[in-house]
Amino acid sequence: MTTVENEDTPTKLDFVRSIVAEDGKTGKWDCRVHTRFPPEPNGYLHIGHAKSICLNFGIAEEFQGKCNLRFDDTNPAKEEQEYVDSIIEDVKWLGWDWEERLYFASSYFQQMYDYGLELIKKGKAYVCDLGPEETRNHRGTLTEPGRESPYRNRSVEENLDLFKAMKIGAFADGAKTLKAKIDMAHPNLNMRDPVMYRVLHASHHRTGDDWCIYPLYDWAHGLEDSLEGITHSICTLEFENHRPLYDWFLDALEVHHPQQIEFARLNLTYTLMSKRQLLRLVEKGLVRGWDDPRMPTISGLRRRGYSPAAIRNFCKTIGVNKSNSTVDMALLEHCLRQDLNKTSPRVMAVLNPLKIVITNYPMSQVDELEAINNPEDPDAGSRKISFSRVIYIEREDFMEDPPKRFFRLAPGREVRLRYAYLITCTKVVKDEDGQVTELHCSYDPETRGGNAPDGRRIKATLHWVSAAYALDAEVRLYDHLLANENPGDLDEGEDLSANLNPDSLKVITHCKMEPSLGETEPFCRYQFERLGYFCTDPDSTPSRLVFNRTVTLRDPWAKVQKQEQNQKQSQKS
RNA sequence: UGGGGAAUAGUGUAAUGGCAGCACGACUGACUCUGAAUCAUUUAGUCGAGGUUCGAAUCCUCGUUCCCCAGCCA
Repeated sequence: MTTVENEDTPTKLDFVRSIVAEDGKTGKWDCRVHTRFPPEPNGYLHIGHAKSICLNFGIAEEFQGKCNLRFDDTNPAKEEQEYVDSIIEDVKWLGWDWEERLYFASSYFQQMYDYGLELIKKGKAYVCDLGPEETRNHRGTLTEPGRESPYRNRSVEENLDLFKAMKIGAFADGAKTLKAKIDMAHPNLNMRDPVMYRVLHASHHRTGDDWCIYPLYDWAHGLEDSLEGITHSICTLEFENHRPLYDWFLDALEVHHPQQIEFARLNLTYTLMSKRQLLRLVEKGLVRGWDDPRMPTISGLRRRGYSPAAIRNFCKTIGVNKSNSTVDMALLEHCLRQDLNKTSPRVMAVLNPLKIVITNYPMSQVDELEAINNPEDPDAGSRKISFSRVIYIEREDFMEDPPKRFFRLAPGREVRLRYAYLITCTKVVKDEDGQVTELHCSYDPETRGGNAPDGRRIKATLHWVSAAYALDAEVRLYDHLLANENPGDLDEGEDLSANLNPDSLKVITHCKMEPSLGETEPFCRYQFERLGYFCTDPDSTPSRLVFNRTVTLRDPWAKVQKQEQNQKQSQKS
């Protein structure tokens, strides 16, 4: 088994790391490892990019190599500075460092142009006058060979003159292209005289109007890698068909030639992972923006309350290979809870309040009780919480007529209030419609702190907030954005909005928070005890608190209820 | 119907001719001042058919299924 010593545990190597390790042994690249993460700034990064980021930066780190952050900004029609800024922020937030190596493909435009001249001089490229449609017609089909362009055999001088004229803007958009002279009968369509440059009079977000020709991916990408001295150029599976062309260009120019390696992109259940689709969600206003907490974008996950550690651990856990697969969202959530459980301070918050009057508790008395901040982390310490005569508990924690598996509060039943007292429900108060409006309970003064001196067993512990000290807050509950577990199954033309989960966002107001939350700041993460992990939204202000539910706690009771509901439904039908 | 890839429990991923393992999920139980966490238990897999071999997920042959490619997008 191939392994690398990583801290104290040996880790199995995926197929990419195996190649890198093998190259290290044979000295193929003088024991250098240099990767790059090359996003196009035409959208926000998502969890699928995180897989690529962790692969590229992770390999560099593990093999004492380097990883560049490089923007592949060769198409001014789609790219914007806003995207550049967000990408930089997101990669940084994930915890990776490219040191001084922040690069842009657009900085290489002159060198690429010079290489273009060189290829023409070698007789391996030509200027073609065929328009887009004619080019397509000449390409042939999957089963039939293409036809050579009538401009294919122009002289080197003529090609040089025309290419230079293209550069200075002598032609209209689409009028001419520079093509590689390869093989119009090649079974791989990418090798049938691919276009290297198009005429495009567009303003670029970095180079402005300096250029009116722009290089295409196949031509540009290998050059970018070569110029930066990349050793392993890692990309996704759909570029496998392009590798012969990647190799052809670099061989033709006889320059540094990295190895392209392809891996399968990430798919997640209930998740759309194409930038095009995500852009549609944003543009149609079906979400609040790229950072909507329901979006699989890095900025969306951050706002939702994900931690970088959770995402990185997820990327490590899913592995890397060449087969298409769809990872269960439950695995992402598992990695999330695993990290949040260790790191999140506990607080008490009541989302759907039910008022309780402790009838035998003195009117003006206040108890200062001690609550542990994080049982998983002794260093997190403790805090004081105030108990008084009127408190709120979760409405779902009381049932007037409880089923047998429900062991929370019910008439005549005794439960524990977390860190406080044992209380017994003595009276249910209702309005005219029969709705429960409040409960009367008695407390046992001997149980201060939550312990019964006689050692009697209490099955349920409830979270609560003291009414006199409670803070009001808005809480946003999220569910899958998509109704369909495999949204990839959608047809291209299918209406996106028809596949959205109508219950993906529920906003609750007038939730009751313990007072320590008054000092919260955006992006602070908490566990609301017994409910889940929550994160302060950037919309939150001291006078108007707003929290996002990141993910619920695992909840067997909710599962039982769901099963019973389903059983009732299937009995009906 | 051309070319390039990929198939291992429900899901993801190891095993590179030598005991099919791990994680998630699901199930059952223990514990519990969070119905969380933790611990224990169970469930369940090599795409198919041949062949080589003492021995095949792995090698060979023939199939099957799925993904990618006909942008002057990346």
